[in-house]
Amino acid sequence: MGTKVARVLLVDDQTLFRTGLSRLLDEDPRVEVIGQAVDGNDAVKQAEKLKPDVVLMDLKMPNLDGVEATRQIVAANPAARVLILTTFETDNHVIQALKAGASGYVLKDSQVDAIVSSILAVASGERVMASAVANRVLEMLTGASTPKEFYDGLTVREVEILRLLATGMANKQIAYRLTISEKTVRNHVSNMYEKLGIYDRSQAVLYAVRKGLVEV
Amino acid sequence: MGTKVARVLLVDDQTLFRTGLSRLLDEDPRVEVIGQAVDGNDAVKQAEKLKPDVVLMDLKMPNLDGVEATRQIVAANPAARVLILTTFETDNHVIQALKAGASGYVLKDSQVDAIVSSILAVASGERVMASAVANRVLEMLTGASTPKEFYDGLTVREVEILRLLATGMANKQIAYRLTISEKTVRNHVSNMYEKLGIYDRSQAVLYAVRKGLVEV
DNA sequence: TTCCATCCGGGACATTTGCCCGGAGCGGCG
DNA sequence: CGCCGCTCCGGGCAAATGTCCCGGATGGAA
Repeated sequence: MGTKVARVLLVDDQTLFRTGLSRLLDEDPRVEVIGQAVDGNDAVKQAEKLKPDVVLMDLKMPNLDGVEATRQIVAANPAARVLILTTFETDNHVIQALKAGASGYVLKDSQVDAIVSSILAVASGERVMASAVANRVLEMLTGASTPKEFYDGLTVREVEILRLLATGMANKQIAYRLTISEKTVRNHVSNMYEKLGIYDRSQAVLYAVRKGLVEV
Repeated sequence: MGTKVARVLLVDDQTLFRTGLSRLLDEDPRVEVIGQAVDGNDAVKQAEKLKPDVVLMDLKMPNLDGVEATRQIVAANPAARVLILTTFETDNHVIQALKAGASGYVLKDSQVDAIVSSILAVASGERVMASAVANRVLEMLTGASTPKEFYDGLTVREVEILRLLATGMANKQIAYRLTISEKTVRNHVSNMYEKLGIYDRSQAVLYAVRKGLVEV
């Protein structure tokens, strides 16, 4: 990096936030915003073209969300550094983004100085993250990389079914979609209820919405 | 207002967003940010002290939210102009804020120019709001206080039942709560499905969530 | 007053959902 | 190797849900 500044690609779907942050970052001599993207697809394309030192990325975006965009950017260029911008540090997506290859995360509710130093740290190959998530990541690593406990112990298949259920599909439709028996679907659904401590699909829909499993 | 600039109090709990927007606004000669507040309580206090021309206020904030802050600010000084900053224009809180005395709203996902002109419009006593909410407000006013047509022709009773249904309650529970027969509840539910063009309660839950009938 | 929408319920019925079993195949892991 | 968890499937059953009828009560609008 030397005396050069960190070249940053800024990704956020909110124009106002994006523009404002861009201005703030540009005021710092150590950072240069070389591009902006409005969603995940845009981010992947621009990262390909601009080769930024750091991609500063929001998680919640239309079309392609931050997690998947991170995955694609890192896949295309393993040397790419992605820094997640998030509102809540307890957000589950943060961990998914880190697993997808992000180098760290910063809270939206923080000083510009903190953002800048995080960008510089990430650009130089470090990882940055605050306490709450760091602890969970630590747990996960020590906990033998259990991918579960993300959704209260739900299986991959169960989450998949829950996602369909929560878009308003009937068991029969879900069965058809997954090319399995309706009976199997019902058993899976029953098992999820047990794990989630709920009784019917209305509550399942609410759970899914709250967890951000489905778009509302 | 004349040649003077609009004096703005900026209220948002996210430091980054607030600071960035403040910078952007200050770059426009017609606007001057004279203060910032981090939550509703802070906003009420500062509005009292600074007497801004316009309070630019986020809705979702800790301690005291934007709706209640708006109410208190307007109560303390009926000449105060409050402009709501919101992410989704279908947000139910927007209408509540307007009822609480806000002069309009602008979407966070918009150009700075739009924000500035909205601020100026509000400062000069106008009201600004985008299509979706404006239509609903218009309906409310022209509809001679008809509370219907808000939810695709649902009856008051039907909305009441939908609200309960969408919190995960069974028909029997709803019946008990409203002290009516479960059979009646089922009939009401069937009628709503017909009006909404849906088939089961999962979709009813989603509808309610989307309409902001229930908190998620 | 008549008309109409709304709310309330019942009968009767088909379908869906949810639950509790049992069992099979499979892949990982000690 | 055996054990375990995940996925798959089925039977059988009870309950909930949804639909299509019907009629009565009420209160407001024409």
